[in-house]
Amino acid sequence: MALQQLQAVNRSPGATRLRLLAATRSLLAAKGRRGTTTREIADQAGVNEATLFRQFGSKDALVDACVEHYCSTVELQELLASLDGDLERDLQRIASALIQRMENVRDLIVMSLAEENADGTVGEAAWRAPTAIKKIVADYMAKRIAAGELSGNPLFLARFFMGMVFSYVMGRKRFPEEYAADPPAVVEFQVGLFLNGARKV
Amino acid sequence: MALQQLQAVNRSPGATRLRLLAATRSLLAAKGRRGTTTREIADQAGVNEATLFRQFGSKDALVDACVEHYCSTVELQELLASLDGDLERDLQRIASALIQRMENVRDLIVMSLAEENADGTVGEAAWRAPTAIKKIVADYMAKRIAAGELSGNPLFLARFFMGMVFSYVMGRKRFPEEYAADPPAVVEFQVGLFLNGARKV
DNA sequence: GCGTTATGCAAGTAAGTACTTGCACTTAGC
DNA sequence: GCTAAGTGCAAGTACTTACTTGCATAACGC
Repeated sequence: MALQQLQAVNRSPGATRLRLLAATRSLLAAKGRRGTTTREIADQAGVNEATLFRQFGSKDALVDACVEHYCSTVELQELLASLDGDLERDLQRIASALIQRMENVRDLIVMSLAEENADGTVGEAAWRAPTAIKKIVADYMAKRIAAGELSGNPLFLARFFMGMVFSYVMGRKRFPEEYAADPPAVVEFQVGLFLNGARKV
Repeated sequence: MALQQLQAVNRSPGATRLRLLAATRSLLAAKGRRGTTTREIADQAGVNEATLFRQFGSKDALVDACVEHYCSTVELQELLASLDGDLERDLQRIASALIQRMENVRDLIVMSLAEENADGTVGEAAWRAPTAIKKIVADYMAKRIAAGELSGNPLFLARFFMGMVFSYVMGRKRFPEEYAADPPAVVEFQVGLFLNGARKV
């Protein structure tokens, strides 16, 4: 009548690790790094605390592995491939991908913001994809400036564009009641404002 | 030869409290709420840990008092008074006040972002001023839309405008090397882009 | 079947941390 | 000068938490 028989969880080699990573992530998002205990993580993963340490060695190593695991950068190529030359549509695709991406790692981004003055290397991984995308966007802006379709400093434009998405994602976190979930309309609004401004012509 | 004679600090009633508040703030910014210990705060304030508790009762009360102390809202009236009717200049004044304001409480904003899923009421105070300003901005946008100078949804415009500043301030925190400290030019750039967009005409 | 490996379990260790307390001393107000 | 309030200091309490350990048991490869 041991407990592990009752819950009948998957005991295959990688499954425990994955459950621990998932639990770690959700608890990190909810309570932050220091607010999350290894006991909680183990409980939520349906795993004994000792197993956590046997698998990852330390809490820090677990957190690092968690961030690494949830911050892959593979979607960038797809983004590049989907650009087809129409300025507005391209920007909408970029913004859409950015929103999706940032929403996914929003909790980790906030955590890295809060801890960047501290010791951890968490920030590095969480910002890797956005930083890479920023370069892509800057290059894209430069091309369109050269083509005479945009004006301004490509780096500034890229920063502004990224910031637009960033503030939207963060705003939805802080004031969820004000931000109805309507991503396509948001993307259109943002890109429209970015291209044409708010001034009535 | 007691230590307090050597450092010859001000021992007036409010001075200890102020030193504790200042130390609390700088440590909160550096290491977050949970990462900061009462011993550290007391040390940095040049005060004994027991005094901290005699003054504030608990660590939570100290943090609350700290946030409250550094998040006053008085500058809003000055902002309103400085608006003079010229659309671009008004927006620049608003943006400038916003940047200054958000830079001042940037650390507390980040802290509140990281802790909003937790228990604390810290977020409330840190976001009070920005939220109030957002209302002002939205009203301002509505007026200018009614006057035929702007187009769009006033709330969306306000959100976008605030987000512009927010992402700039946060970006400077995360990537300080990329953001040269040139606030006036930044304000001009942002307001220009907000009004006219990036598209070459 | 059998050894290896991963896990559960329970207990424990060591360190950190919020908070307290009793006493001596200094300072400020009267 | 005297009292009272504020502080320094040192020790201590109660609790949390990362991490360990020894043993029993279940699953997997051969």
